[in-house]
Amino acid sequence: MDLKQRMPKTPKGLKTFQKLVDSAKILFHESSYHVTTVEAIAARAEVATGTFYLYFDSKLSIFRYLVYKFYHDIRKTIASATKEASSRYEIERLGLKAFINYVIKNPFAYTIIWQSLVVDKALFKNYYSSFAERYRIQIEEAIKQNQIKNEVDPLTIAYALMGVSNFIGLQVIAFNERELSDTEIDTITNKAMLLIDKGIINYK
Amino acid sequence: MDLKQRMPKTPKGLKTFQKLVDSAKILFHESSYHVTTVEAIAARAEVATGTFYLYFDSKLSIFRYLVYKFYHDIRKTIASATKEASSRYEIERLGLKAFINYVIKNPFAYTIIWQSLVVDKALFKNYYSSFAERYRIQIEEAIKQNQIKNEVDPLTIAYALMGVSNFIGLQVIAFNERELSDTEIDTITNKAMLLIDKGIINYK
DNA sequence: TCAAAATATGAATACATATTCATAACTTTA
DNA sequence: TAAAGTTATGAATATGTATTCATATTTTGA
Repeated sequence: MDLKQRMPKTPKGLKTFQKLVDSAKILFHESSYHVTTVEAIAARAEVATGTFYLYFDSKLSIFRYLVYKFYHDIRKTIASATKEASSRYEIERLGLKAFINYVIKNPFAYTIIWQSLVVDKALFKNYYSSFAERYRIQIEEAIKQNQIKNEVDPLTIAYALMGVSNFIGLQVIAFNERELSDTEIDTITNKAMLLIDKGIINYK
Repeated sequence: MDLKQRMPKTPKGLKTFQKLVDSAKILFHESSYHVTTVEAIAARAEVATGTFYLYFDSKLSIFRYLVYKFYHDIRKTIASATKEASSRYEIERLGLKAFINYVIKNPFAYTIIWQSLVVDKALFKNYYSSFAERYRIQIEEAIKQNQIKNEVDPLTIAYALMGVSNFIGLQVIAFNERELSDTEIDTITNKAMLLIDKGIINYK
């Protein structure tokens, strides 16, 4: 991903840059990329319209920057949450929980990432195929270490597990009225883990 | 969902209506809702701009109509594909396969349904929560009949399974260069079914 | 302290678009 | 075949927006 923002060179510039990023995040989430105007992004950041172009080439640039940032933030969050896990089950559980917590704290993430499907298709593809590729490698390793069944097709299961996280996250942020407690998030995580762990079909 | 299109009253009108729907489907998919103009929808359907407003109240109306139609088409497709299944495993397998086939035939579906997240948030929520609710009821029934494990939380697993279908579908349509044969679709379906059937964690 | 660098301004430009409406052309049917 | 119903037209309206640029202010560092 080649980005087209100019990093500020002084603390003052950094503050403005950050205000623009936060403003765009909220506006792209509340309405949409195309409905949000550069004027509105600047106004919410309390700067003049022209100031926007001091830091970003175009409206698309700041959008791409946000997607790029979400990608790295989410990856870092999951990596750090699963660092000390002792089993594959724990890796999946802590990873899922970290993802849910991330999207609760950043409800912007979904609307912005999914918008990339129409704002910039290549960006969308790159986002999910990069995630899937890294997940695939992890799964392959786990198979070698007998922690995941060796019948598993790593790439297919990578997409399937991403689907589980994404739709559980969706349920939590979009379809729940109230804020969830940490205990409730644990409960939902465990309920989803039943599928990943042993499947749902009953053969008894 | 209350729709705001006027159904045509003659075969000629029906043909025009259909041409407008097909045109909008392609254009909303290729670019996006906001970038697509009513003029363009009409032009691609080979009618004058004003003709559009004979059948649809607004640009939003035709968008809502498309989402509504996808919802019913997908439900019908899955229902008919799973009608003769003999076990829960088979219901899930045939349902997943039917979904994959549907999105291969209708690559517009994803871009249009996911766009509703920013074009009309209520529509998006309604779309997925309606799906999840129906799935939940099915899962509850299957638990009563000992076909699905009784530890399963129906709603959470409904979302998780929707996530699996959606992301496997995504992989197939967005991240595959070539057309897949029916055998290949079967293979991918079976690979994903391993997760749903028995989970992926190895305890041997 | 002061020149160079960095940051900030907002009006001007050039361009684009959802919807309406008065009018016309067809189908249908009695 | 005429009147009623239905479908079709496209110019006009009123509105809105990404980006540039000449100019001004603030900050930095030697």
